[in-house]
This record gives sequence, C-alpha cells and structure tokens, in this order.
Amino acid sequence: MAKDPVPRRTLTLRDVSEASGVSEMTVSRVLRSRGDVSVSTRERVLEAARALGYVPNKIAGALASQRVNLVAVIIPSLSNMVFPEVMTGISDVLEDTGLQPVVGVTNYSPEREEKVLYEMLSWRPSGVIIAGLEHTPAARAMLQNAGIPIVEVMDIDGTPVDSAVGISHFRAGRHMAAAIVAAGYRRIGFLGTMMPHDHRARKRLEGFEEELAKSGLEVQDREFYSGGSQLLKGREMTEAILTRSPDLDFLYYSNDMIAAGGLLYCLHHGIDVPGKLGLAGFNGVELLEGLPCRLATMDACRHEIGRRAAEIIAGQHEAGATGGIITELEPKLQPGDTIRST
Amino acid sequence: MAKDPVPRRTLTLRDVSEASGVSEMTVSRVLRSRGDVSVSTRERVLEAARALGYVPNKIAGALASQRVNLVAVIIPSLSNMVFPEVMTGISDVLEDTGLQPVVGVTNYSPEREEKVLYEMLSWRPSGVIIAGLEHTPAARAMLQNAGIPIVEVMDIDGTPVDSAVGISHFRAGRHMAAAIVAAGYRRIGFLGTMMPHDHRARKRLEGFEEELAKSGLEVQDREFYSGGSQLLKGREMTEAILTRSPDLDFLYYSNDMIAAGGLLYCLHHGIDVPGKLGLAGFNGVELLEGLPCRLATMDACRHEIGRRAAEIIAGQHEAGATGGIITELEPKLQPGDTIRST
DNA sequence: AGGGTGGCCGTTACCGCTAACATAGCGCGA
DNA sequence: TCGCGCTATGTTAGCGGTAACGGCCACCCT
Repeated sequence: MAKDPVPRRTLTLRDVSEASGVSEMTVSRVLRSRGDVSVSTRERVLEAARALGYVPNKIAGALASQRVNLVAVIIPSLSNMVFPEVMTGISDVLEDTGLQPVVGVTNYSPEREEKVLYEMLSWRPSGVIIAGLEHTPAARAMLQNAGIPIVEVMDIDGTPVDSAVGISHFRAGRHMAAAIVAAGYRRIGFLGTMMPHDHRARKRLEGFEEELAKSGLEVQDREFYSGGSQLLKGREMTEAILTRSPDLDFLYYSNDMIAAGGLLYCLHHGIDVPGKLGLAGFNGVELLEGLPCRLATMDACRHEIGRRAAEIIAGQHEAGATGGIITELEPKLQPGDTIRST
Repeated sequence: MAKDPVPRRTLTLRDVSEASGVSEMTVSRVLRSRGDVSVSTRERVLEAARALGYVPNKIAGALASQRVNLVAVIIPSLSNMVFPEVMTGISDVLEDTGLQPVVGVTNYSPEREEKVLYEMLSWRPSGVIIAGLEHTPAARAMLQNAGIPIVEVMDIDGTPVDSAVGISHFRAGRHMAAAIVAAGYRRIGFLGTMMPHDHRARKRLEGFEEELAKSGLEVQDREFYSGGSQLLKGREMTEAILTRSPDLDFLYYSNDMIAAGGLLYCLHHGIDVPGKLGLAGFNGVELLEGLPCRLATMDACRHEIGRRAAEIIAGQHEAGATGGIITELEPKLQPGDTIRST
C-alpha cells in the first residue's frame, strides 16, 4: 500500500533484459511473439517482465517499426445513440485484427473536424473512418495525402476521398415521402434540427421534398430546434406545429428521438394515430421498441456500416492498398403503427 | 483525382527544413512555437509546411520529449448515455489544456478492463480517468506503477489508487429508500440489471436494502434483465413483476431507462401513479424530461464528475504530483411526480 | 569428415523528433 | 576596444524500441 519511496523511472526493455539475462532484442521478440525464441528463455523473459510489471512502450515501438495499430474514427457526436452503434460495429470487427479504434468528436463543426483530424493523423494511424463526405478543403487534402485507407461513412451521396460505406439519405427521404403519399396523406409537416452542418438530415429533406413535388405536394409547415432533450423538444415542437397548422395530417421528423417525443404527445392528447395524423422518424433506434406503439422509421444500418468500414480498413491494412471501395447499403422502411396501411 | 504516381514516403521535418532553408530544429521550434525564432523565418517555415501539407509526427515527438498529451479514459460502455455525459465534462475541461482524451471501453468486463488499460498505458498517457474502484489486482498494480495521475470516477465507496471523484452509491440507495418509506410505501419491488460487475448498481441496492431494514422492511420481489432495449425491458419487467406480485406499491429501478419503460407501462395500463404505485429510477437522464410525467430519480452528477476528474489530471499535469484528492459529490433527489408527496 | 541447414540469439543502425548545449552575430556600456 | 548579454540558429546525442543481418552451434545427411 505504501507509496514507493523512489519514484523510479519507468521500465524499459533493458530492465527486463537485465533481469532475465538476455539481450533487449530477445525480450522484444518474446513480448511480440515474433521470431524464434526457445521455450526456456521465453518463459524466463515473461516471468521477469511480469515480476517487474513491465508495460511496453508503443511509442518507441511504433516509431521503430513504422507501424501503428490505431484506426482513427471521427464522428460528430456521441450523445445521440447513432454513432455509438457505428462504433460497436467497428469494434466488433477490429476486435481480432490487432487494430484499435480511437475516437474523435467534432460536434458537427467543420473546423473542429479539421483540427481533430490533424491531431489524429499526427499519430500516424493505420486508417481513418470519418463520418460524412463533406469536409473542409484542408481536411480533404490531409485525407488524400495521408497515404492510408480512408473510409467515409454514413452517407454516399457525393464523391468520397477513397472508400465509402453508407446509405443514400437523399433516396431515403424520397422513399419515405413515397410511402407517405401512397398511404394517402397530403398535408405534411416537417420537424428537424437547426444544424447547418448536418448534411445527412438536409439530404433526406431534399429527397423528401423532391418526391412530394412529383405528386404536386409540398411541405406545408416546418419546425426546427436546437439543443436540449430531444424527446422533450419533439413534444414541444409537435405541440407548436399542430397549434399553428392544425390541419396537418402527417409529421415527418428528422430523427427518431424527436419523433418519439411527438408520438408521446399525440398519445397523451388522444390524437388518432395513424388515422387522423401519421408520424415517421428516421434511424431505427432501439429506444423505439419500448414505446407504446411502433413508430414508422427507416433503419440507417448503423451497425452494418461500422462493420463494413472496419472490414475495409482491416482488409487494406493486411492486403496493401486497393482503394476506392464504395458500399451502398439499403435502408429498410419500417412502417410500424404510425402510418396508415394502404 | 488520380492517385499520385509516386506514393511518396510521408513527410518529415527534414522535408520542411529543406524547403525553407533552415535547420530541422528551427522548424521544430516554429511548429511548436517554442523558443525564439525571428518573424521572417517563422513565416517562411509555416508557409513551407502548409505548402507541403506537413503533419507532425507525434510519435517521434513524444518519444523524444517524453511527453504525451493524451489522457486515457476507461469506461464500461458508451451506449447508456451516462458515460457520454461524463466524457462531455472531461472534454470541456481538457479542451484548453493541450490534453486530449482517448476513450477505452470495457463492457463491464474486468478482463477487458485490464487489457484496455494495458493497451492504453503502453502509449504512456499523461493521466488515467477510469470508472469505478474495483479492478483486477493486475490492473491496480499497473495503475499504481504508472507514475501518472490516476482518477477513479463515479464511485467513492472504497479505497482509490490515487484520486477519486464520484458519489456514494451506497448512500444514494439509502437516501432513496428513506424517501420512499417516508412517503408511506411499504411493499417494495426492485428491478435491475443482471450484471455482476456493475458494482455501483449493487452498492445502491445494498444501501437501499439496509435503509429499508431500519424500518423493518425488505424488498418483496425482484426482477433482473440483461441485454436488449432498456426501455422495452423496463416495460416487460414491470409487467412481469406486477403479475407475480400484484400487491407491490413501489418499484425501484436500477436505472432511469428501465424506469421510464415501467412508467410508460403504468400510464398505458391506467395504473394510478403515484397513488397506488410509486416509481423511482436512478441517474437523472435528460431523456426523462420528455416523458409525460416526471419520474423520481437521483442525479448522478455525471457532467460534474467528468469536469472534476479532468481538472485533477490537468492540475497535476502542470503542477507535479500531489496525489490522493478525493472529491465526493452529493446526488440530488428529484422527487418528480411518481412518488407521493408526504 | 565436410558442409549444409535451421534454431536461437546478439549487434548495428536507424525511426523522426526534441533537450541541451554550442555557436555566431549584434548592440552597447565602460 | 573589449567583453558581456542577448537573440537567432545550428549541432549532437539520445528517447525506447525494431528491422535486418550475421554468427554460433548442434544436428543430420551423404
């Protein structure tokens, strides 16, 4: 329990080598299980390392070997449940590749993204997984010059730097619009975030409106929010938009969290869903399963996106660059109980 | 768009130094803004670096300077909203200290924790923030020998390796029990996770039961779950426990998410809350604000915990080790609308 | 017996950067 | 005029590992 009297400098390979009577090189070999070492010395070395509590210095190792087992993962946010799921997919795959994900968060700010990217690249990772296709020119340049596999995830409506895995948010929006129109809804409202840099939400709305236009329809009213509890905002926004435009017969939300808030509002106020008012969100978050009725939504394939992205990195890592793999996933519409069945 | 014909090796200080006609050392000084460099050469160097797209190699820098601007943050999970909030607190503080958090996730497994810790220590971070006080002996040893500030967060019921910031979950449980008993509830059920390694949930339950015992009460029935959507599980467990023990008059949940599920179940089934049945959760998650009625809960001070922990690391980092700071935060009981007022 | 072979281990030369010290040039007061 | 102090820059020696190569020795085959 007592603090060590001498805060002895941190251990190095040399300490282990002296303790076990072999060269540093041999210790290095043992600890990385690379190259031939006799069983007896291997055990002696491991024993010494354990006894001393030696922890290798990857900084030195990485510098010498020019290999770093890190994968930079750059995402806008951790707090909305969608990126943690992507992370899970990534971790699942990287788990047994010797690669390790390192997360950077940008808060939907291009400047922060640039900074975080710079910071991460300076650790010379083996690959980068980054959300979205929109980056500052400087960021794109860094990605291009990094000389490592890059995977842009979530979105494929645009031209990637290298590889990309995601869905077409534009088409997702159209798809949902088509389903809504087909179900006979005509007076449609939109509720979303006020984030200029959430390009995916923007693309969904664009696709949505374009599809509506085909039927001569347009979004009748809109409501935007920023910050705060999404569930609560959904509730408040729903009240606001319905008060302002009581004749709306459908509400399209830019994400499931606010849609869930809206659903709770409707249930609470005895609004006939989906008869008088239809609702739909986006993402397919797990949370929805606990709601009193199943919300219409569209699965964004988050886990799968993470997996595929990690596979690309891991594959190129061991196989040498091939580059430019574009994987489009197909989001599935889940009609749930909040949209009339035709 | 075309790939560079020559996959030129990655840039080094030398490239910048040659491009700007000064020594590598001077370039290094410019890029770190350390030491005196004349304005003219500084500009020349910066210009060259930008033109080349040079990104410093922190691996080499860290090895040479023996300083790494990383703080290891080791947490059980990213998917339950509590740790992301701790992360936010940490980031807020670290933001302007030059330190950068790096996250590792253990999934509540002690073995994984040990592995993740080993992995992170091998990058020689400037400090470690780790959730909980319970670690394998090997992990404790590593923490002790690391020679860097360690902050164990969330929990203070135990003896930390170095510093600690958190709340007493034991007392939090007692506090809630006292409030419930005071409100006149007597037949109490508990619903929680089946995670042997969630020590904080265990401590809350222990405190809870101990306090009940003072009034001659005990938990009448229990229900545990694992995996899946927490909101849905809360719903299902509530149905299960109420079917089995219909005479319960209070349900204490180990977290807010399952409590919210239970609340939705009760509202849906017209159960009189808090008259016939009281409910309480734990954590004070933001989600709750959107619910139809305010759930009784207890704020776990997650953001504040993150901030304080980061402050300790940042402080010791610049001031030299002082060590052993223990900060206890006071969780606030939020009675909400799901517990009778006395 | 000679020579090949392969297992085991050590030596050497870096990896890219920075701490610490050395050096050059200049202004300035005595 | 000298020498001191200062600023601006260069030189040297690592940081703690690993790649690449080389040496030694036991063993086996012909």
